[in-house]
Amino acid sequence: MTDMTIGKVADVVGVGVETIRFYERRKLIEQPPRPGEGGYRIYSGATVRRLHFIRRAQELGFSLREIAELLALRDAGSDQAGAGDVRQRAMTKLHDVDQKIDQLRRIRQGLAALVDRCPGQGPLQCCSIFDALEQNAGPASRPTMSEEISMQTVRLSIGGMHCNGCEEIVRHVLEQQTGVKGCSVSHESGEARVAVDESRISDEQLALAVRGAGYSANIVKTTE
Amino acid sequence: MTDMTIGKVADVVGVGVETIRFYERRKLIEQPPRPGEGGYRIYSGATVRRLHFIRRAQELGFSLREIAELLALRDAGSDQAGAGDVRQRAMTKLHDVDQKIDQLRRIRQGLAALVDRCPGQGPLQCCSIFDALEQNAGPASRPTMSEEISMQTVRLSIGGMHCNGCEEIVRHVLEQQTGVKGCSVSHESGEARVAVDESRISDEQLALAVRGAGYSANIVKTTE
DNA sequence: CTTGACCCCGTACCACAGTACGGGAGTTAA
DNA sequence: TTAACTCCCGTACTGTGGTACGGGGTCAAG
Repeated sequence: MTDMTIGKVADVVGVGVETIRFYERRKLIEQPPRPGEGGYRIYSGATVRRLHFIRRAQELGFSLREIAELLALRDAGSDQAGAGDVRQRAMTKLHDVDQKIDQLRRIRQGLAALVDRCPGQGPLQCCSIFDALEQNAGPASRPTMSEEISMQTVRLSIGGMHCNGCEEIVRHVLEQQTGVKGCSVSHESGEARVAVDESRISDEQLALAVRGAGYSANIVKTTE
Repeated sequence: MTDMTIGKVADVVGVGVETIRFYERRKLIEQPPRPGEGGYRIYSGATVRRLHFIRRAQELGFSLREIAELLALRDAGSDQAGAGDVRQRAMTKLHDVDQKIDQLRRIRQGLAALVDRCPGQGPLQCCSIFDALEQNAGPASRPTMSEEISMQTVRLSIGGMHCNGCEEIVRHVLEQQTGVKGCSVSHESGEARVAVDESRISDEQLALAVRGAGYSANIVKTTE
């Protein structure tokens, strides 16, 4: 049995000592046994695992409140609550994350449009950003107006992707391109689907961008 | 039309009355002229535009602090600061947003993997989500009474991990080593924390094991 | 000139996830 | 035994963007 004091536990789990005591106050973990009266907390492996659980769940975007619920579920035993409940929570969270991503993408578009229009030099009067921000209907409030006009989906066959990290890199590169509204990349199928305004960038330019990141890329097909 | 009290301005801009007074406290806007002593605030069109500016910039992800800087830039006149400065800020923000999106995507991947593996029914014991969340604790932190006398935490800085798969590989390699009780590996931080009995294996041997798997590894620090 | 809507101000409070501080007590290696 | 280290506890504070409250003052219509 691992008999650790709070400092060692903090070290192993990768959090601060105060943080562990904070979790105790928040009832995420129990106060561990202490010898006599006023001795140091002695932590068991179970508590260390519990703390790992908390960290992992946090990394997945669960709040401490939600984590407390998950832990309570587990503590209660599995008589009523089953795997389905937990799965449901994970899916709800997945949906939340999707929404956040969408919103950030909209923000990204607005910012990109602003940067696009700004001359990048000269006096402030020439900076279109201020004008844009003062208008009642800024770029962020109508993100789809211009995009809806000419949207196409481009399929790229991409070679050299071996893991999710590669996937991310390719997606990132594609989304940086002018006119790209979104894309999905899979290293399993070796394919990327790009939603793009073809009046602003050509398919070949997309492929070039991907090749610039060190992968092979070929245009598969264009859908209206 | 330009002579509005705070309530009307709030209405037009789409914020609360308290919010406007809050912006005043934060020096984002000046207190508008008030007739006599203790009369109502009378807002001009300029202030209304300024408030619009604040809202738009907020929608683009600028914090109030950053907005204050942008406004100060504008107020100062354009003698020194030009469009380039503003553009630079927008681009920095764009980069921030990109990073946030990337991180959320990583979270999304983790969640999706969890949901994928969960049966979605049956008792909690069958739910792989809990296991997955605890997995960093490793096999050795199970309450095995037998071993455990001298425990240390070794930090390794690891290069070359790009995805969760890499993480798994490194974790696996480390956990195979003699004397390793548990470890947590993160490809994000490029770091591994290993709980290890140093009387049974040296830090350098751990690093060697990781290197044998095709990653770079350096000892960061040894605790106790 | 009263009534009711609106506005004034200061202060306190919300969520979120911790971090900091200070004085004292427990623990351990030399 | 003594110094050095770690941990104890309660309280207060961080930053972010506001909301809420309460006891008053102002303003325009009837």
